[in-house]
Amino acid sequence: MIEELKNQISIKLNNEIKNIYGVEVELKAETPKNKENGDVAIPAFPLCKALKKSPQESASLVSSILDGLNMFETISVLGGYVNATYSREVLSKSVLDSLDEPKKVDNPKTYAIDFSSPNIAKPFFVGHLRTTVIGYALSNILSYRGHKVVRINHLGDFGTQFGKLIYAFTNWGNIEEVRSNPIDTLVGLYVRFNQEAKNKPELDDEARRIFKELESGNEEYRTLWKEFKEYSLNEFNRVYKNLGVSFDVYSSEAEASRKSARVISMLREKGLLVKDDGAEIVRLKEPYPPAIVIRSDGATLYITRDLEEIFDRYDKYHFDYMLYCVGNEQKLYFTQLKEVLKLMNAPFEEGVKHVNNGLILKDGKKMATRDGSAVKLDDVLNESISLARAHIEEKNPSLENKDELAKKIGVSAIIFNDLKNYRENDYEFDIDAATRFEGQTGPYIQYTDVRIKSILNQCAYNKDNVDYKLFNTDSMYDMVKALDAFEDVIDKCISEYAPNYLAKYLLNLSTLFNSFYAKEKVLCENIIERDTKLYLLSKIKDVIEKGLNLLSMSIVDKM
RNA sequence: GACUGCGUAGCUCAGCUGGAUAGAGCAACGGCCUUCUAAGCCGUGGGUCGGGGGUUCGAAUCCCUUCGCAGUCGCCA
Repeated sequence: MIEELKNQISIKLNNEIKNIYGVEVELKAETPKNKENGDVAIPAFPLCKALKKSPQESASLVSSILDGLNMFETISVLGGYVNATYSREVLSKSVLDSLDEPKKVDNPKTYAIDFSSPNIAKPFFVGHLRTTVIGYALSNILSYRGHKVVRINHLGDFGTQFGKLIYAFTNWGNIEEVRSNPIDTLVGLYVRFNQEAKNKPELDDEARRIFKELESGNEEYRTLWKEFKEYSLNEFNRVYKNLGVSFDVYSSEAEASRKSARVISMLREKGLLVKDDGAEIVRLKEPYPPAIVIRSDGATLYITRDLEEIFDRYDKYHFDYMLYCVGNEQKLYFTQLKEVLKLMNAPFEEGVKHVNNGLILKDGKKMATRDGSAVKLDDVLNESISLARAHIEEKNPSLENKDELAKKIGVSAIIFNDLKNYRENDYEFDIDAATRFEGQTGPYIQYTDVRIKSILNQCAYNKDNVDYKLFNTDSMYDMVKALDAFEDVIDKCISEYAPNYLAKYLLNLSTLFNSFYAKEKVLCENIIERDTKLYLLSKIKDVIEKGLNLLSMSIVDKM
């Protein structure tokens, strides 16, 4: 609401100045850095040059125009700035009333979101955490705003890696071992292949040959592949259940490969494919390297399958936006993909976005175990859960369902620790810092929610008793303004495809409440005051829980 | 080498579409529980915003340059 008012003020102000002085300026109403300076600040400097007046004089002119708008309780000039405040009583009432109205967009769009998309026959690594939680949070946020969302998990179930795996299995593996401990056994085979291939590069050729046969429909290989895929899916679904993440669609590279003749003939018809060194490539404009679409042995590549897949998705969902939540490493790849789509005149090209994310680091390097292999997400989650369990034991040992609680707190802590960081940047992983119950953590927010609920559960309130004059105090008014900012934060998350703004917002709102809580008694003698505070608290609780839900974090009642 | 991104307090990160004294958490230090969950709150100390130049009334923010780190760069995904 305040955000909207600021826009209105800017427009009115600039129009008035144009009418009165005949000059075009772009004054912008801002939120002052220091809240002592009021609710709205307008730097008047742009006027100085246009009117050849001093900053103070310019600010005075602005303040007199502002005065005519009848929107503010106080207006003052400080240096080249005009500061203004609203009536706290009036604003608080309209903010709190408006919280109940759902804010859906008038023209909903369809967003297809490709996220998580792990490679099968491998464990679910921490590296996949970011795409998974960012993609899922974004899908929730978009859907909250009224957009149509298609959550897609595009399984990496094809490619030369399966040639390697099948080679390793047929030469060194046995099916009983795989069946008794699928993922570890398959990973072991894959690792062994890569080790042996270091000295025998001809193994890589062999793997490519096997993949080519698999793609061409070799029955024996296909049976193996199907079984391996089944094991992986079981594993992944367990992880998704723990994270509270779900999808609308599972798509598959293998499926895309099967249908890829279509997109290849589209490329051919448009004359985009060029023979080069035996392969067929699409040349791209400078400075991008060409995209290899067909290997010299005729097999498809990642981009071939992705191209087929995106046309298929467009046919199925008619998306306005196709978001790929994939790491920074593939930045060049996605610009290549978009360039090819441009050359193909794909009608949906503009809506294709690479929602890139950074790495999870340990001591400045990509997170790995001591022997250099990737860390399993399961191990991280389990450690987080046991740390949470230990905290509970220390702080509140008499609680019931401690194990279940520890799971909710531990997993949410890892999710929050990821989402609070800006999407595109790498971040340093520290499990102790993430699971701490103090500071900028998931548990801090959950704890705040629990504290609020423990008050609300003690006493019902009557909304008719609410006295909006009581929102005059700084702490009460600050919370109202924070509540007002929620929908703006959601919009920012959408415009930047970045859920960290919501995560930071929840921290801020929690701190405001905790600060208030330490100073003032809620369940006081005066019923008007008590019910007013309880009403505000119930709104804060609603917003915190709304936020936790959007981020796929758990809500707990006691902790 | 080329392209992209990053470099802000001891540590982890915000701020970057230019605006008032550069913010938060952790760590350090000092306070606050006969009162609604102290897992909290309040306060103190701590910064050449990597270096240099430029644009501007005004630069952490924009431009140039330089150093450091990371990622990527035709038959992997």
